[in-house]
Amino acid sequence: MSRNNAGLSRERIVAEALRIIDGMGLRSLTMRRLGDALNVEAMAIYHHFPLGKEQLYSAIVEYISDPARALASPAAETAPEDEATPETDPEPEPRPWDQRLRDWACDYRAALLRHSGALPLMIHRRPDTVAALRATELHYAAFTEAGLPPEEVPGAAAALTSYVLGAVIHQVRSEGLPSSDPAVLDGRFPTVMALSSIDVDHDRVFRTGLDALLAGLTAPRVQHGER
Amino acid sequence: MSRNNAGLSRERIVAEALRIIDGMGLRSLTMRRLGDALNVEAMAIYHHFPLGKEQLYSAIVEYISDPARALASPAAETAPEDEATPETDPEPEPRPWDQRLRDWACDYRAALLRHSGALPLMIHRRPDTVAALRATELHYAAFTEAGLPPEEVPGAAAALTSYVLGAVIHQVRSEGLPSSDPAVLDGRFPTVMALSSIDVDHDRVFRTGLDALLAGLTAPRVQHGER
DNA sequence: CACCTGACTTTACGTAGTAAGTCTAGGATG
DNA sequence: CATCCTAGACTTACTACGTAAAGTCAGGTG
Repeated sequence: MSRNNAGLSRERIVAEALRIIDGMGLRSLTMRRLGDALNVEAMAIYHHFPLGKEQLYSAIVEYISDPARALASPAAETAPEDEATPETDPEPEPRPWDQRLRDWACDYRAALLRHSGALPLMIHRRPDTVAALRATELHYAAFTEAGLPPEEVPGAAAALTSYVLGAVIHQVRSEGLPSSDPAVLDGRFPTVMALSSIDVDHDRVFRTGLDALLAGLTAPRVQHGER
Repeated sequence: MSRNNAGLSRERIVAEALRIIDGMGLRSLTMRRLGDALNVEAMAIYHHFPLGKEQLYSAIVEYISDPARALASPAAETAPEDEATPETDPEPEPRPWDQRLRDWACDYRAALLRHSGALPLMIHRRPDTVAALRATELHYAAFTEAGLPPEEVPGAAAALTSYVLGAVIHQVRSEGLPSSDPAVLDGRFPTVMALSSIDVDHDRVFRTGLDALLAGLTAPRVQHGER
């Protein structure tokens, strides 16, 4: 490897950055550490992301927002098992609209959970990537197929996306470290105490809520007051 | 105000920190700037938050997670109008369970939207504050009153919280600055193009999705496949 | 009056992002 | 072959950040 070709690329940089984030947390992702991981000086990264760290952040968000990529490569948790499906499934037979939405939701959730350390980066970035548009297209087509009137489709898609992202964050929050002095569960919260023994299976809860939301979104509407 | 009593307090520090976050963004909240805003040296803050900035962050999250506080003080957007309700409403007549949930959701959403710059701080902090427990108590009681079997109550509450937080983030994301090179809306996304003229009223969309979710959560359940 | 304590300040250090400059290899040009 | 150019990688240097440690100082207490 000659001096000035370390084989850097955006893809490789983002993958390495995500490995650092997943392993040590977002705060630990520094240009110097990233450079070290890539066997390169920190400033070399600026050649591929001339706008600096913010641009790198955006690339990371774009990466994890695309389940196809985020679920494929960067987690070598288990040894690469030989897949039952040999390669690209030749003819993905058309699934019903609700199954397509459920599948998307599960994939997106898995991608976000896998890289939950990068979640704070998503909040203030507009989802105007190709992956985001692909997801919206899937949502709109499915809800249209479900029989929603056009003017209700974008709202339904927004609700679905909101729920999935919110569920991921809810899970991540609940699994976070306890704060320095957590509030005590005492008599002020009788119902919580009564139900505190029920343990949560995040996967199950997610799917139940998802079913409820989809059912509510595609059922005949009831008007409610303005509050 | 003598030299060594600038009248600092956790409350005042957090309020000022939130003003900085709301006005200039989370990245701009530095100890020095916060000290300046409080007419104090940066290190003075460490007297009230000895564990440093992380502890300050936690206090900020606790603050905005309590709609009663977050919606009250720190936004002097409009001049303080004389309220129609004179003081603490003397006897808050009991509202039906669904109205209580809807009211909570709207208040929580408003609090988060008002301080959306602080949202990234929430993601990895466990919601174990008094305000969070109060909210959970409200949820559990309401869903129990709605007739949900006890084992489904925590899941329903989680779904509701997920939706509200997700909806706020969805809105904030959609209002963020466009990325450096946004994806083009071309023929690959026909349904999106067809519906792109529909403009979104975030408040309305939020309430519609909320109604759908509540309806789905409290309606008789239908089992779906494992995906 | 001496002393203490709590509230803020001063000084200083290590690390962060990154602007600006330097260096090297390899191709283009004469 | 000698020279120059350029893109990419590396170095230096600057500013700003979080915060440890020590200092300062008013007001209360004995």
